[in-house]
Amino acid sequence: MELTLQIKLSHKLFLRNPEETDLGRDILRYSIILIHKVGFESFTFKKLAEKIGTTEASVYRYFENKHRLLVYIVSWYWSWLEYRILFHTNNMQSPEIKLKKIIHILGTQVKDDISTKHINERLLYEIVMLEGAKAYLTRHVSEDNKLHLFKPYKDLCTSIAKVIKECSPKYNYPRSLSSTIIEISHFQNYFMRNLPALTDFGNAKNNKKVFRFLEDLVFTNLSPKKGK
Amino acid sequence: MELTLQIKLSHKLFLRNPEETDLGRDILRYSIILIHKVGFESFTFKKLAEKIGTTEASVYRYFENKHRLLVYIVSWYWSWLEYRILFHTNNMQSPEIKLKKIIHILGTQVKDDISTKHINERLLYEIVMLEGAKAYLTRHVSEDNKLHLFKPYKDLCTSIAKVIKECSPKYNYPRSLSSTIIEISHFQNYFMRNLPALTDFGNAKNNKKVFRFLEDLVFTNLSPKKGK
DNA sequence: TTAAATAGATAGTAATACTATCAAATAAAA
DNA sequence: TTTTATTTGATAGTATTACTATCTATTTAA
Repeated sequence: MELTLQIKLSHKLFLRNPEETDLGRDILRYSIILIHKVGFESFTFKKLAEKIGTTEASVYRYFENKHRLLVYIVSWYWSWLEYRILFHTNNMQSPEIKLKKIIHILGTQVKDDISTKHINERLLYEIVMLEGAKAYLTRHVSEDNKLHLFKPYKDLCTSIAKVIKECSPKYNYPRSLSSTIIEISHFQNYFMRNLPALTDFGNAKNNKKVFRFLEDLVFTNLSPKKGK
Repeated sequence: MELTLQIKLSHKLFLRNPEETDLGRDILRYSIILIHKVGFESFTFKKLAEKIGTTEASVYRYFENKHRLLVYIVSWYWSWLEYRILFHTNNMQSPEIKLKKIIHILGTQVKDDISTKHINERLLYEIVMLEGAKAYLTRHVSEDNKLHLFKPYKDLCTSIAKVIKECSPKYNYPRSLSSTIIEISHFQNYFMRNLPALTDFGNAKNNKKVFRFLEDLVFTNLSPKKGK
């Protein structure tokens, strides 16, 4: 069986749908490679166009500007993550086991997934760690939000919050806890790699440690009776 | 009694110490006002120079580039926060009460503090919420870290971690929990204001809510016996 | 087979992120 | 007080960025 995964995102994120043409898919593929390589600040449409073998003007036909492109690929990542979570927790009875699985997925470093040809998920994961927050950390969040640019992120947050609520119906902060573990799983991994003094994981690229930390944070919180 | 607070930062953060001259202090004062107004991306040394009534070249004599200036003012904030925490928790016997106070300080929106003439702490707090993470979310974190640019942030993290350890000597993740509550206190406040769907606080600009969430997160975690 | 859509090529512009130089003003040292 | 050093201001210049516009060639769909 050969399945290819296609994630469709709101048309407000782009001018022309990059998933629908060869050039569009190249823009996605190479922007991920290039942003990963040089960082979002140094990334330009000109460099991207050179890498693809097209022109700046052509790239601008797909995305209004590089920030929108960032929001696009980051949103793609959130949608893909939500899909993975759904896939891996499907048919699980216990919400606790579900949530543990979610935390496991969140806390573990991503490897490339062959189910999409033009997206390198490992690179994308690293981009999201470093640049993901920049998608919404702008002076124009509110306008972007009104255009529903952050829907995939919110959807992910909602679906995790739902599981939290199932685990602990009386808990008052399912959404905040959800957005917290999403952010923190990426931040703690980033800190572990780059600013280890901010963590207890040392330089050990052991991604199980972030998972344990999160698990501990969430579960001693949600079910205080169980103790340590 | 009239006291003025002066925070001294590593000389690697600047080319010329901005705290020592009138122009330097003006650069700090107006960069905070301007970054708050237009956002870090749109902020330029040219606009800043115009606002101050000096030239671009003069600003470049104090800071290598705008990123260093951002790191400077954000670091100033972390140092100030550490000082405030120290001041307010001084002589407290119980580490739990201490930690609760720390969370209260972290979770509460900042008002201007008259003890520094040229820094508007309220604006700076809002800058840290929106732009703070950009100080270390770059491709050159490691080099910046080697220059000890993030020392104030790490120091704050360490001093909170110490209190966490006092509360619960067996807890395995004092540093990660410390960096988590620092980040999350800012992120949840930011979400509450700009992306409320990611929180449980609604649009209510009630900053007590973030505090309660954090308190709950930390204390049911650290002392699971106590229950809810 | 004609029309429509897409991509490529080229040009142009205002703004950004600097660097360099020289002169004027001010402060510190002799 | 004079000399000297330091700081600031004024001006100019450069490569790059972040676009917009236009025109032509090519591919695709009706």
